[in-house]
Amino acid sequence: MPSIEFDDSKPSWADQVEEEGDEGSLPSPKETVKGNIKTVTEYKIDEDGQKCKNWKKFGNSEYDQPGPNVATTTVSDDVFMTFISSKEDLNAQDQDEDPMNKLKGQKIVSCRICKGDHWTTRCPYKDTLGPMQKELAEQLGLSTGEKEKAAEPEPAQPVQSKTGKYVPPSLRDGGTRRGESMQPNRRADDNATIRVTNLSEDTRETDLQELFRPFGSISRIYLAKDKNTGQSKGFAFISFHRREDAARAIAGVSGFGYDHLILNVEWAKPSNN
DNA sequence: TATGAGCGA
Repeated sequence: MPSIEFDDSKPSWADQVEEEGDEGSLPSPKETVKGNIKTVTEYKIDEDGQKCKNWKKFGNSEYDQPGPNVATTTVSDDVFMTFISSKEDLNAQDQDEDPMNKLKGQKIVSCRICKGDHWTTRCPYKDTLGPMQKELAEQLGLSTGEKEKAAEPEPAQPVQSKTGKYVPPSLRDGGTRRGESMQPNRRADDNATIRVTNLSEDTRETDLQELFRPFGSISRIYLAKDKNTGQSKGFAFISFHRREDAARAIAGVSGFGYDHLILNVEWAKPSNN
């Protein structure tokens, strides 16, 4: 066995790092020349004891006085950045849902948009009906106090309002009807949810979004992780707007190799209530 | 290994 020869004349990379890391010793100034620009980098220790790089002025400012030149430089305050978790980056747009406040006093949970038995924020139609509702209120003059013309008897095919726009059943007659859902199928938001298991620990919501978006528009992604450590628990829930899309996602992604693991995708059982 | 969360008309 021939022995491996070490070149002892040069310090190893680790030793170099050690040397440069010594407190109190600073790298000597470095000069690099690129084209007609010469950059001089020198090092110092600032008041916080941090080791810093200082750049000499260069280019057109090479001979400026020390300190910032107000003609070319603006000194601003420090900018601090706050990072927040992007849990809601899907439905990022808030909407104000104000105009239908004449429905107070109901005891059961009733969606203010479609009158279904879920919270407004969980309404599967909030993106489409919310703005329409607002528009409708303006047409009826609710904000100006003008008497509403919608009280007139209407012909029996009222799928379209006078303006030619579609008005869902729950909003006709000035939106006073209640108790009718447009589909007998309630909880439309929960039956298009799938569960994905066998995810690798470093899978993120955005990865899931990219993976499942080809199958249809996604309404919600929940990646289960430990509340304290943030450690992924290896499974996730994806909600589609349409159940068919969810079904195609199951067929398409189940058994899919992802990050050296085989994904398993199936229908999610609804959680509590 | 594995079925989320929880402000509230």
